[in-house]
Amino acid sequence: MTADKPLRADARRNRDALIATAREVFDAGDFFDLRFDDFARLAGVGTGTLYRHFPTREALAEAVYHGEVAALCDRARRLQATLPAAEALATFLRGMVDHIDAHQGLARTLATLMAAGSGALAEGSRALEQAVTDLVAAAVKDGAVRDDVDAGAVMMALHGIGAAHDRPGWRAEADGVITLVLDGLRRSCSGDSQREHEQDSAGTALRQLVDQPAPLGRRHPGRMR
Amino acid sequence: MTADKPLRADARRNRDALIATAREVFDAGDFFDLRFDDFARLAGVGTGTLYRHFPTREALAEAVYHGEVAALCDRARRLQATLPAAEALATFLRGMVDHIDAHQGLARTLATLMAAGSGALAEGSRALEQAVTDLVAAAVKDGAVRDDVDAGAVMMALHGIGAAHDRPGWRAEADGVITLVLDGLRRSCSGDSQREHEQDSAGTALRQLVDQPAPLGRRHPGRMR
DNA sequence: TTGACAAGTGGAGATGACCTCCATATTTTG
DNA sequence: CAAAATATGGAGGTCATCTCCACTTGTCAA
Repeated sequence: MTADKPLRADARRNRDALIATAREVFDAGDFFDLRFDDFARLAGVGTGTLYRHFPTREALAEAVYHGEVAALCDRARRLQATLPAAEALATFLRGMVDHIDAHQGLARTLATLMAAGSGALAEGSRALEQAVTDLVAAAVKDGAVRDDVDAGAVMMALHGIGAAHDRPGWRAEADGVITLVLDGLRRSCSGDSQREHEQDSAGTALRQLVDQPAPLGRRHPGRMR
Repeated sequence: MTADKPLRADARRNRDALIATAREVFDAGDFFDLRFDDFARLAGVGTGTLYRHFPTREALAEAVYHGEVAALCDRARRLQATLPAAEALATFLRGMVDHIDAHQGLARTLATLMAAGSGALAEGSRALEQAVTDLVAAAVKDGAVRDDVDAGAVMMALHGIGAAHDRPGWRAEADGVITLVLDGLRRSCSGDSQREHEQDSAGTALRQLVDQPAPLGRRHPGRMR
C-alpha cells in the first residue's frame, strides 16, 4: 500500500521539516488559524514544495497522525503483553486520557478533521482501532468483558473525549466516561443489555437545493470567517 | 440575555428565510461545501443582508442549533414528567441516537463546529446539557444511578456519537455506547468504581514539542482545502 | 392618505488566501 | 565531469469572503 519510493536527500529533509513544523503547530492548536503559505515559510520551504509534499491540510495532518498512532499502538501491544487482559484495557484507556490531556491541540485538530469527514485520517485511525479491538477481544476471551458490544463503541467514546477538549471540567468528565465504559463493559452486571432497535427510517433526502450541479473538480479556495 | 429588539417585518422575513435555508443545507450535509454568497442567493437575499443577520457561519449554525436544542429539551422534560427517572434517562438517550441518525448532516456539522472550538455553540449546548444533567440528577435521587460520575461524561459520550457519524457500523456502535453508558451508570454493580488517578510522573510520552511561541500574526480570511 | 424618517437591502468591488506553473537549483547516475 | 533526473520556490492568477453605500421598503405621527 505505502509504496515507498526512494526520496531524494534534499526532498526528505524538507519533508521532515514540514512534518516537524506541523507537529509543533498542531500541539499549539493553531493548525487552522495559520495561513498555509506562512506555514511553508515557517518550515523554511517554498509554497510549491509544501504543496508538492502535502497537497492538502489533511495530508499533512495524516502524516503527523501516523506517528502519533504508531506510538499509541506500541503502547497497547506492550500493555497487552504484560498485563491481564482486563487490566491492560483499563490501563490503556486511562492512559489515552492522559495522552490527550498532554496534547490538547493535536487532539482538537484531529477531532475537527474527523468530524469534518476526512477520509485520509480514517485510514490512520484503523490501526488505533485495531489495537483497541484487540484489547477488548482479549478481555472478552478472558470472560472479564461482555461480548455483545462492539469495540467500535469504545472508539466512539474516545472520540467524544478528544473532541470535547474545551469543556471546563474536561479532565474529570473524561475520566468519568472511561469509568462508565469500563464498568459498562463488565460482564457481570448486564441487566437488560442491548435493546433491539427497529430503524426509524426517517426519510433523509432533502437534497437538490442548489440549481447548479456542484461544479466538481474545483475545490473551495476560501472559507468564511 | 437575548434582548429582543423589535425587528422590522421585512427583516424578520429575510431572517426566517435564511434560517430555513440553513436548516435544509445542514440536513443535506453541504454546509461547508456551499459558498456563502451562493447561500445568500439560495435564500433569496443579498450578500449584505446575509452578513448583517449572521456575520459568520457559526452564527448561522447557532440559530439552527437553537431550535434543535429547544425541541430536544422539550422532549427531555416530557419524558421526565411521565416516566420513572431511570427509564426517562434511558429513553432520552436512546432517542438521541434516533434523532442523530435522522439528522446526520446536522449532527456532523455541529460536531465539526464544536470540535473547532466554536464558542457560539457552547452557549446553545448549555440548555441541552442542563436537560441531561436534570435527567441524571433525578435518576441519582431515585438511587438508580451512581453519583460519582458527572453528567458531563454522558454529554461527552453523546458528542462522540454525533461526531463519528461516518463510521460504517455507526448505528450499532452508537447503541453500544449508550448501552455501556447506561450499564456503567447503574448503581448496583460498581466494582472498584472510579479509580484514583495519580499522574504518571515518570514522564512517559510527554515531549516538549514547541520551542517558539507562534511568532506569526494570525488571521483567516480564507481557508485551505 | 401622506410625508418624513428610520430601518433594511443587495450587489459591485476591494481584499487577500489558496494553489499552479516553470525557470532555476540540487542531487544522482553513467 | 556531464547529463539526466529530481526537486525547489515564489510570482502571480483565480476566486471566495466581506465591506460599503446609494437605494428601497416599512413605520408612524399628523
